Amino acid sequence: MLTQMPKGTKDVLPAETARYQAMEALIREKTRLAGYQEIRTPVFEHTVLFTRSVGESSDIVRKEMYTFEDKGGRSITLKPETTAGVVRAFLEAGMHNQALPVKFYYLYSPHFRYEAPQSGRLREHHQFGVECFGAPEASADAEIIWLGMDLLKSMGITDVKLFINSIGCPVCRPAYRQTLLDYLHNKENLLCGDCNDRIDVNPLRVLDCKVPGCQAQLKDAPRMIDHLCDECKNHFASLQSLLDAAGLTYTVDTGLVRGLDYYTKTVFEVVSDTDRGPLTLVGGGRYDGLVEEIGGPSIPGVGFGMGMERVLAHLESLSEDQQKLKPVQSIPDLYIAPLDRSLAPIAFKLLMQLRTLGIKADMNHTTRGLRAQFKYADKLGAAYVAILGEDEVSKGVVKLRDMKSGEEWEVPLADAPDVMKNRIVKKSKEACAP
RNA sequence: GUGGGUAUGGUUCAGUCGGUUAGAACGCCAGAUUGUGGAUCUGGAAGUCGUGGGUUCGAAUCCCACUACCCACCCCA
Repeated sequence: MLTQMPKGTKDVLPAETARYQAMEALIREKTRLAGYQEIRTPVFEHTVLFTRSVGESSDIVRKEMYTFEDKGGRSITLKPETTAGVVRAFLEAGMHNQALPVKFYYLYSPHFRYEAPQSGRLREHHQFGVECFGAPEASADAEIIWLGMDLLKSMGITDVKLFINSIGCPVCRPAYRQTLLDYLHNKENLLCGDCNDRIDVNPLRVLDCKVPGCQAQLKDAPRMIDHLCDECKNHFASLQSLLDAAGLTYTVDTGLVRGLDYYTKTVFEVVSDTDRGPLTLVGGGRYDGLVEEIGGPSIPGVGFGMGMERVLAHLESLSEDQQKLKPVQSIPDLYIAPLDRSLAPIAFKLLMQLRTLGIKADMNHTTRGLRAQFKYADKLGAAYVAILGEDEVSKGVVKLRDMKSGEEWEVPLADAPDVMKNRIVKKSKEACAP
């Protein structure tokens, strides 16, 4: 091998793509019901889009972006998240002048972050996500949270916890930030080095520190939740009553702060408890200032991202009967086995006729003998094998074998496509019957 | 970025104290069955032992460096 796949990347092999396709089909159906439309944005954007939106103080911008200069001297960054690109596209297409709210989803959007890979963490990962623009009310927040939870539930993932918090808005956060700063500066010498580095850059993140000593010191730290302005307070209360109405159980985690700087008011995470510890499957929140930050009018937004690799990995850890997402198997209905290569044109013509009729068929493409062709057809799981030898051709027939029952019969070559189609359609109906 | 672990046919792994031609299982190919799959049996192909250097008469084995992957911290999806 010349090289291997780059660190932190994953090949998705056929067994796995079938699972992705099943998940994607479910996502498309659920988002359709909720009125979200698909949007696709470029894999790379101008770097400034991310430094402005995700934020200079975030870990993503500070140390994780794949940034390079292109041949035209532009600073380009492979997208570390998709929301900023969607906002940019939304504005660039002038969609903010259309009737709002407008709702988007993106599927299998690649994200690049230069991190140290480990279980559940890659340098290239893919997210499904939704964004809703122009909906200030908490019902929009509740809608996407329900959508995320419903999707997981529909796949069979129920052993997850929903955490919510409100991190305020430009009205109330500055005052709170000052209160927190005063508190933290008093504790400076009792906190770890990381915390001290973070105090002035992003004090909210200090509250998230996992060092036990810091946690003890931060027990009595002022919490945003107690310093919300009336609007934010009402919004958060409204969100909770909506989640209650939808029958969702959740935990208010006053320490929950997200890694992107653009969030306002609602933030939330859906976390799975793996045997290796907690892992966030879905994360999101409200970003009422982001559209304006990117140069548009003041339009509120709310959205989330779901880590597709993580969700599938979690699904895989569940028992077979817990998993509701069933990948579609790729099994041919019929395999054509010509005995001799000279019969290939007849076999090929039949194959093309069958496919035109919508039958999933395949034929021998090797110099193998009949016996080996049967072995191969069996490995593919073919329901029928069509045998084409000198005997059959001289009689103008093809011999069909039902691989399950072993039954064999001869069908005139001219009628073969229709006969096979009828038989396969009938059989699949029987399989569906109760 | 820091710390720990690992690296041997396609896959999962064995390989003793450094010693002759590096093994097994599964998978793959073929034959037994000259035109018929699953089971069984027989045979075959497939390895620069992660890469580069060093020690040695001799290295998969010992030493050094590098790379990759896994795990943890940090952070996140």
